[in-house]
Amino acid sequence: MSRRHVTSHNVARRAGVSQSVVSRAFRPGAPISEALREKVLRAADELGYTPNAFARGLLHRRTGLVGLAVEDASHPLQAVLLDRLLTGLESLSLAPILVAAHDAAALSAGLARVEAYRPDGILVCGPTLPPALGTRLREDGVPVVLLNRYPAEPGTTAVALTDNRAGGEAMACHLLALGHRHVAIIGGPPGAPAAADRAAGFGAAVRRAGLGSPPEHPGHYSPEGGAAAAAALILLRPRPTALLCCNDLMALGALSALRAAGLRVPEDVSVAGFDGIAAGAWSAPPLTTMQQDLPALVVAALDLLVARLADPDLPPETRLVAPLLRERGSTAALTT
Amino acid sequence: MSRRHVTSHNVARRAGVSQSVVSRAFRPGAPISEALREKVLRAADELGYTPNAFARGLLHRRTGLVGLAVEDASHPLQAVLLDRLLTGLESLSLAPILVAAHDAAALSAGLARVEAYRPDGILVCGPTLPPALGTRLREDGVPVVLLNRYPAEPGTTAVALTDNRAGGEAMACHLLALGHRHVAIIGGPPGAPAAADRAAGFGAAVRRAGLGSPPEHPGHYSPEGGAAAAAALILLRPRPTALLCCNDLMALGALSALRAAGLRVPEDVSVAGFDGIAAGAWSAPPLTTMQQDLPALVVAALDLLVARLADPDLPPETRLVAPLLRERGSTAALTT
DNA sequence: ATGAAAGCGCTAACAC
DNA sequence: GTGTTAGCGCTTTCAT
Repeated sequence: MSRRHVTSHNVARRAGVSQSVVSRAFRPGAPISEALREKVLRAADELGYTPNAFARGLLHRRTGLVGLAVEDASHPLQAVLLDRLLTGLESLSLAPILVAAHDAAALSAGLARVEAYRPDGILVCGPTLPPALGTRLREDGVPVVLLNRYPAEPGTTAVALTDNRAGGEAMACHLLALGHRHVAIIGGPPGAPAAADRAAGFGAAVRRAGLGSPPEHPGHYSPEGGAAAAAALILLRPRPTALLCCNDLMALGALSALRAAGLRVPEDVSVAGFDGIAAGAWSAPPLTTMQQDLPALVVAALDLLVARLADPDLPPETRLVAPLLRERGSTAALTT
Repeated sequence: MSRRHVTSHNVARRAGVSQSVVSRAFRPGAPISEALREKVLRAADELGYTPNAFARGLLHRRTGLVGLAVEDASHPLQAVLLDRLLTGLESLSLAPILVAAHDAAALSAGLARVEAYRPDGILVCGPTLPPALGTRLREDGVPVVLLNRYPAEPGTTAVALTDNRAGGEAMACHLLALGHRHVAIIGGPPGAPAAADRAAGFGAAVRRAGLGSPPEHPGHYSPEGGAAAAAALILLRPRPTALLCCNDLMALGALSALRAAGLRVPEDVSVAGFDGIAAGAWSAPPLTTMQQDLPALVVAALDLLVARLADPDLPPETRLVAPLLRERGSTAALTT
């Protein structure tokens, strides 16, 4: 018999005990003598017995499963997040069922499908949760935690988020400290709240320095978009001496566009990114960036999750995680 | 009552039918009148009923779950593979339980934990399956498919693999056709069979052209390793005019090292990578590479899996997927 | 401390 | 075509 069909009955017979004793042998702290437990565990081991989580899940309200919705596992940031999340969940004895959620419709459909497995909780690193879905999950008492995603309506869901606004401000301070006075922003796609917050923080700090609102050009979060935006922004007069890109991918694109335009980075133009993706370390020059603290983000999200696993009625909470400035070669002091 | 605790009994009562009718309403092709099915589905919808996969899994031998072991979800290639796999599995109505498998021990431990959920099959994009584990899974009748991983013992497990040797040969042909006569290899970590096959294919093609065995230097699959290897190889006399790197990460590192050494790419040295990671398209110059056909790899692996889901006794099979040459700016014809 | 028995939510014979 | 019934493998009272 294949060991996956070994039941507690088989183990019981082999150990010469009743089936309930087998069950108890696997629950720490259950009323059972050490001698019997020893005997049962040995028999179980010999037969290759693994308790069936499906039978167990039918009885308990706990399945040990969490739904993990990801928008795009191939994105460099999400990939790192996912990897960390995996080991974190493992140490919590939670098994993630992955849900591809390229858009809100896929999210809804995917979560509906995992609902059959009665996950103990749901982690979303994907598209914004449609409000109706969020409400339903809340009514059902399923804890939901957003990871680096803005809730549709602030204050309705637990969320761990990079402090994008503070990151934008800190990057502005870095560039201003280097002496830059003409700075411009390459923004994200319209409607992306993270990019908007980054740009807002940046703009606020620049205005505070008495330099007016920095010009902004959308770059759609892609290297191509960043390249196009950079090409457009360097036509401004006076020409910006520093570019804040709302993510690293666009900054990488901007680097190529500037080189193509015959401008040197950082001598002629400083370029700063946001995110801290690995590719930024290998570019020429290496990218100065506001690195998201992914480990801290994962810790915060899992913290939020376990708290709600224990008490589903905990109120929504937002945990902001500060990003870290990584100074590399793409920004330098203004020389004139 | 939270909709996750709605049972088929509740639906039955509301629809005024027996519980088995509810069960039938959810199985297509079951003996039930259209009228009743309508009524049941409406009642189910009103109550927010989702059949409990745990109860279902207890009866059937099918759980709809597959174990998906990944070595490093943050690696650019694995991340893309994972993303494609997700949508592929979704269309097969299979839900992946992810297992972090940074090494063989983690793989064993992780798979042992998912065994409780009785996955229908297991996909491994992780470390080489320890032979003992492989044997056990085979005895248990659990289909295992390796995705871009070499089996510990060839011919024991179903596997979908990039044709690394053919890729190495094809890249050699590309460089030879450009007129290069002094080529060198930046190899992977010792013991990595994929890198060995790439280097072997490359070397074979070079020898066939009557140029002797190309010199090789290990680069450990990292940008830093690639940089160090490139720095060492350009000291050779005659200096190599082309470098084949056994992966793109090392090629990216080589690019920086060559630039640092005052050599131009591709004018002085051509550099070729292997893998086709996204970052290769943004580098300066963009990287010529042997791109793994990830979509085809995923299709092959899922094909292998579904066949074994239907018949677990299918013999092991190896599906080689040819990589594709992506000519970009880092390789050029030799000019003397 | 141990065993017997009920039942979690569902499917699949089996009667009607 | 529909309802009834017997479990799937486990946990958990409840007796003993």
